[in-house]
Amino acid sequence: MTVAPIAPADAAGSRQQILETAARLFRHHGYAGTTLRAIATECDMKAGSLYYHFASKDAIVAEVLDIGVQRVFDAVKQAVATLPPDAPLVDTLRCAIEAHMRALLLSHDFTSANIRILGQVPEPVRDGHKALRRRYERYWLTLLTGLRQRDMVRAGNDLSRTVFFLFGAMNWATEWYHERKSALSVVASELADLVAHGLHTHDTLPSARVRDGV
Amino acid sequence: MTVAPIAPADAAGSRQQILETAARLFRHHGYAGTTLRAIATECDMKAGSLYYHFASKDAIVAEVLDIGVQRVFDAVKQAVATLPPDAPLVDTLRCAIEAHMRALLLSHDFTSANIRILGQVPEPVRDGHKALRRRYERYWLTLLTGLRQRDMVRAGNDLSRTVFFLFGAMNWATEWYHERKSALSVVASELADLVAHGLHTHDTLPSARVRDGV
DNA sequence: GTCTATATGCCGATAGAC
DNA sequence: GTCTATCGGCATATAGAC
Repeated sequence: MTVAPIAPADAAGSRQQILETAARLFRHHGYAGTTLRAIATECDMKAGSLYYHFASKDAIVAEVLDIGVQRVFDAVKQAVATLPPDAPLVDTLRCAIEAHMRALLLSHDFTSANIRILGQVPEPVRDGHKALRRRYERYWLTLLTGLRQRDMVRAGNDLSRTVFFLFGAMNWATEWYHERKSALSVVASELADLVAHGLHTHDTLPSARVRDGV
Repeated sequence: MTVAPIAPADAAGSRQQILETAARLFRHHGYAGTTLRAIATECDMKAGSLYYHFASKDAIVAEVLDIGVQRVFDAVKQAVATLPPDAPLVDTLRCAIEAHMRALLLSHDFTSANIRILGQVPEPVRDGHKALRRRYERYWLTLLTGLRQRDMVRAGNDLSRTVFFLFGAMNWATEWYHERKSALSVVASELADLVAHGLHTHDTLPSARVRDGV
């Protein structure tokens, strides 16, 4: 006789709910300020039950941190893959920036928790997470380096620093962006434009920046 | 007879030491993860003694938050005041950005603690701090608006968003800048240049900046 | 899978000696 | 100005019933 498949019960569902709740609480109350009791309560469970799904508080926070980077990383890779190989600088930037920011703000609790608490988490947890973060940073550096090799980016500046500036500008949006006020695509376009062309009134004219100083 | 002036004991000294220690611990362990016992121990005191200088943990964190913004604000105002009234865009940016970043990284524990824990602090504390933060944001907005009025900034983008982008790019430095690797003035110049002119190889054409790099 | 019950320990804050 | 002693409360984690 066939054995009826064992119901997965709701193991996967509970696990996911715990992670989402934990991310939201970590974001608002920090690592130490988020208690297993609070996570459990918001999942309609008791604190002890969490240990069926996770070995410890640190196992939960480690997974929350990884999700916060991985979702953004995946979204950007996928978006950039759709670009033609010779896409202009500003289009490439707009595409990557919008993908980053859309994933960032879509998984707000995970990404914001990541940014806020990474520096406050026990060292072993942070160390375990750093490799993923560094891979994502190197991905962007490779992207910009490729643009420079195709003469789309001027020389003279350190692109690893540019990546840091860009990450700061994008990630800070977790602290100020509210959907109601402006469309994400507009925000992303504006940042792409700023990074590509700067604030300066356009160099348009023949004489260019001559009158800058005068 | 003259009464000998009562020694200030070391009230002011202890107070300052408590604030500096608290800032460092808040930065690394978060709001909830920083205990009064830990602060006191690093000041060679006992936990109860802190209550001679501060009414509560929240009184300490409130002052740490304010210092983190006030020092940067003061430094930028002072630096900008030295500029000639018609200073070009890139010079103004370089001056303000460098002043912001220098103060930011000089008071590292206060500013970094501010950025990291503001979202995790009890609501009354956060609310009490927000006015100062907003004043500083408006100061930068006024700065950029003034530049636009003098036709140094092109139209078409929202300058309040530009301020957010810029704050993100600058403040993120608390997470990656290490003095050993590069001079702060170089970092600030590079960001000013990025914000003023962008990454794009220069609008190439006729004359002007034809080539930065070569 | 989730519960109850509990072990062990640290938390913020206060009172009062010195 | 700093100490000791202590209050009531809540933390993570474990053991074992259901």
